[in-house]
Amino acid sequence: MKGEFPKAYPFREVEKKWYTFWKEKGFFRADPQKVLSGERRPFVVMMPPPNVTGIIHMGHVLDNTLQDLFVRFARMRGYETLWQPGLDHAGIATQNVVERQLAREGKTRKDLGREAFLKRVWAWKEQYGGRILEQLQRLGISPDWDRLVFTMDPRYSRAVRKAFVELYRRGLIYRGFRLIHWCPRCGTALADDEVEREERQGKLYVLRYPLVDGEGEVQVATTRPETYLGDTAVAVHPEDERYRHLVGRKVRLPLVNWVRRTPDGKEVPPEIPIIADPRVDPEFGTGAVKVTPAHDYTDDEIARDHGLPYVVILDFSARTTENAGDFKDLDRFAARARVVDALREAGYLVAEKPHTLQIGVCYRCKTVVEPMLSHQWFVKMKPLAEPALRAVVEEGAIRLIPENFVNLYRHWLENVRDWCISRQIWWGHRIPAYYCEEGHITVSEEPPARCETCGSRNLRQDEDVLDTWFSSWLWPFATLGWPDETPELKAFYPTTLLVTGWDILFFWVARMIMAGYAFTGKPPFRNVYLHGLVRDEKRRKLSKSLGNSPDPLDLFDRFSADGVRAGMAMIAPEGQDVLFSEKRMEQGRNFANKVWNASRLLLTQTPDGFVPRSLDAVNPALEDRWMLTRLSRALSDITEDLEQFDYVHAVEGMYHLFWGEFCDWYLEAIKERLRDPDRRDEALSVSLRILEMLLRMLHPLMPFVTEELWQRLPAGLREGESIMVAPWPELSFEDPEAFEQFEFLREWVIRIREVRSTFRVPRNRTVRVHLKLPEGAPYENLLRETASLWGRLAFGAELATTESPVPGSAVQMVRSIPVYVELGGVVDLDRERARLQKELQELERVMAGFQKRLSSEAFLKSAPPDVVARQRETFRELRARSEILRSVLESLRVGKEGTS
RNA sequence: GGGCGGUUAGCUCAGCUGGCGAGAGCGCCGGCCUUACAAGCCGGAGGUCGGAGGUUCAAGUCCUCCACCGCCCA
Repeated sequence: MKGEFPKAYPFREVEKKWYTFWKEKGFFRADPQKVLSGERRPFVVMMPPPNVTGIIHMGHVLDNTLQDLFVRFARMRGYETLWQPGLDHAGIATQNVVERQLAREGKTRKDLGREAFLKRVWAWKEQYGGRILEQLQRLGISPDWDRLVFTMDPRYSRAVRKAFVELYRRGLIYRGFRLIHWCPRCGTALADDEVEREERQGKLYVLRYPLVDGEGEVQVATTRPETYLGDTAVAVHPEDERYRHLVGRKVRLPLVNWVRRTPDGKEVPPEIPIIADPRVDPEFGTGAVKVTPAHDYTDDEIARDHGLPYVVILDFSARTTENAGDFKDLDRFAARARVVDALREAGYLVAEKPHTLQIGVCYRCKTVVEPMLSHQWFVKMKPLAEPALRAVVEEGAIRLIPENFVNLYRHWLENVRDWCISRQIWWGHRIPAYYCEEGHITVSEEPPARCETCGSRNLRQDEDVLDTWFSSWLWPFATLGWPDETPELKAFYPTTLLVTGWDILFFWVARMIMAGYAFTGKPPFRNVYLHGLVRDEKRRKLSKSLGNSPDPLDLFDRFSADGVRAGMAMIAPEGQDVLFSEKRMEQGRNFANKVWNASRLLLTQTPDGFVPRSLDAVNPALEDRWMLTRLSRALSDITEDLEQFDYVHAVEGMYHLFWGEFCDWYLEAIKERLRDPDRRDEALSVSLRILEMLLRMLHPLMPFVTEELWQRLPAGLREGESIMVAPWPELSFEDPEAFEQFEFLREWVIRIREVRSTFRVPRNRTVRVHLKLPEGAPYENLLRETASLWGRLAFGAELATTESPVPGSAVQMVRSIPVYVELGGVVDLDRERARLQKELQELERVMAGFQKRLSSEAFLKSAPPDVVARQRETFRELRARSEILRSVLESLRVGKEGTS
């Protein structure tokens, strides 16, 4: 054995050493030629590119742990494995960071101008960007770092322009003047799904609109009274009896005595019609609503159907415009207060009461978004959604895991609306559209020399940039070189697996699928694993402001990278949110430590230069055969789980196999042989081989500790330079008889331990165990032959030489076989009798159920034979057991008489 | 209002196409410094599987209704 072997896993030294080693050896690299030549099959995972401004959080830890688990597994199984890393330019977020920096210098981006500002962003990116990548390395992840892609790389940018031009040519991108979501703080348009819903406390105001001709009025309810300045109708439900007679008449907007105009300059009078529309909810407020087409999505729809004019009263800073007349040039919230005051004073405010409303906020900055009419670029989604829908829902070309996300996916795609892709910011891919003085549009990948329509040479590029998602939806193929037919694209596309949180199912996953079919005609990936979000134990989202967001780097320091990985994997239930707790990180650390110490036991016993014998050259003991059978079966289960991306069961299986079986039983069982010079080499040969396979099995979950230990194993056991490129363990070993026998011994031992525990027998005292087996009972020979093994495992028990148990022995049942443990007077006979009596009663209750089933004609007739057979077998055992219990109880009675 | 998902031990969750004497981890209780590990070892106690009906020889598992919780979309 080489080097020191401290009692606790010294992860700090280990982690740095091996990560450097792996990187230097190039183990993370993927070679397309290996795939193209047919030598290896590909396994490809696209890392969701973190934001260039990002710092590591628990979501990344979870996401990358799972990816690395699958990637390392695939690599060990001999796939040419590409894990593609990257960075996202994150338009709004990054621009915000640099703008904040400028603000501290008292400047705005406008002061600098576009070019200087972008220079500044690039400088920021070079200096601080992508720090998250170094942080992620601490986790031990194994992406091909040489292939790192940034979404603003020239090559990637070309792909983005290509995609834009392509869709434009196909008529799937258009420029429109429409109502979109506008974030006044970010100063840009947002896509539908970039708006989050929040519940806020507001007020419901009831306004009075007098009828134009004749007496009377209509009362309308609204949560945004200031927008009445932009009203161009009042709407009621067509079936609403209360208002039917008013439909077609007009009301007059209070106080509005100035001229309001539509965007194209037409005058809109303050006398507005009352219309009937089924979109009005008669239950809401008074049943009559004001219609403000330029500032409300539903009103926009109503306006289109009824041909109503649009009056814009807010500008892009969310301040009131000329159309607001006396109320112009006010912030939207100030305007609300002023309008309410004025209406109240003039007697037009009927009521105001507290009201809870759902409000849309910007997903980046949480500012209340404003519906705004503006010129924007849109992607027609319906034609793109069709193949994406078919691929997942009907054809199964892409598998969503867990599969219940299919419903959500379908629902979204079926109701998808056109995607607004232009953003009024500077950091990002500038829209490749050019305008001449005539207003003709020329769309081109490279700056065109002249206008496509009129030939003008005086062209101006669109000022806006593309939505960041418009670049990231190309991720699976643009990273591989698309639109060029690169070897990478040929070898690694379509990719195998995407692992990400379900919160970006629509933002990203669905759009990648659309893009995949639109641009390559193929699915971008075959499998999508959607994990949950990391929350705290109270199910709250992790956030800096709540202070419930642990720093992963701190966790790595305290619990080791492997510990955090194992901890996260163990608590992440499939598809559900992950409730973070430090306790679980501790559990992960403990597991890594357990692996360390189990190895320590064997390796400190291993002489220098030890050459293990092969399995064929040894005569394996009972416990060896049990463990090998167990290992063989577990490996095939775990392999299957991982193939199905079911890491939950795989990790559970690893934990149980290593700790519950290998450590608790197998290692304990072989200790005696390890101390015996005649049997030590054989025991070591088998146990080290088993350990070696277990380490390989654990490697995808805990790469560092397994590498360190594996490297310490005798050379003859290792294949290759590193465990990470060693083959995934496979074993075909079946010895059902040995397995069954050792399983029986385990139960036997547990029952003796239970007796010892119940009667507080001290550790150093050996108890005597009597065999009094029924005629023809199995296991008698086994129990006699293995007495020293089970005696030791039971912390000191020996087989009694006398035949019949001493009265007053404690009795336990193993299946239908009794264990008599002689305790020499410490047994309280009355208590023991009561306990056995209770057990017998419970047994009889259970037996009654079986009896009923087995005597039912219907059951015997309709149940499958194997089920019937199993029920019979169980019943037989229960009956044998009850008979023995009864006779034991009988003897206890005798015993009592004898002593009294 | 529409849709989706959930409700199994104190907590977090497994339980595939119905056959279970309902499992795991953590927690809890009790006992142990047994030379691999106290980041450990040993033993134990906890559940009318949300409620009510139904289908079936058999229901935690299928169907219907109800209650509560969560999420998404209006």
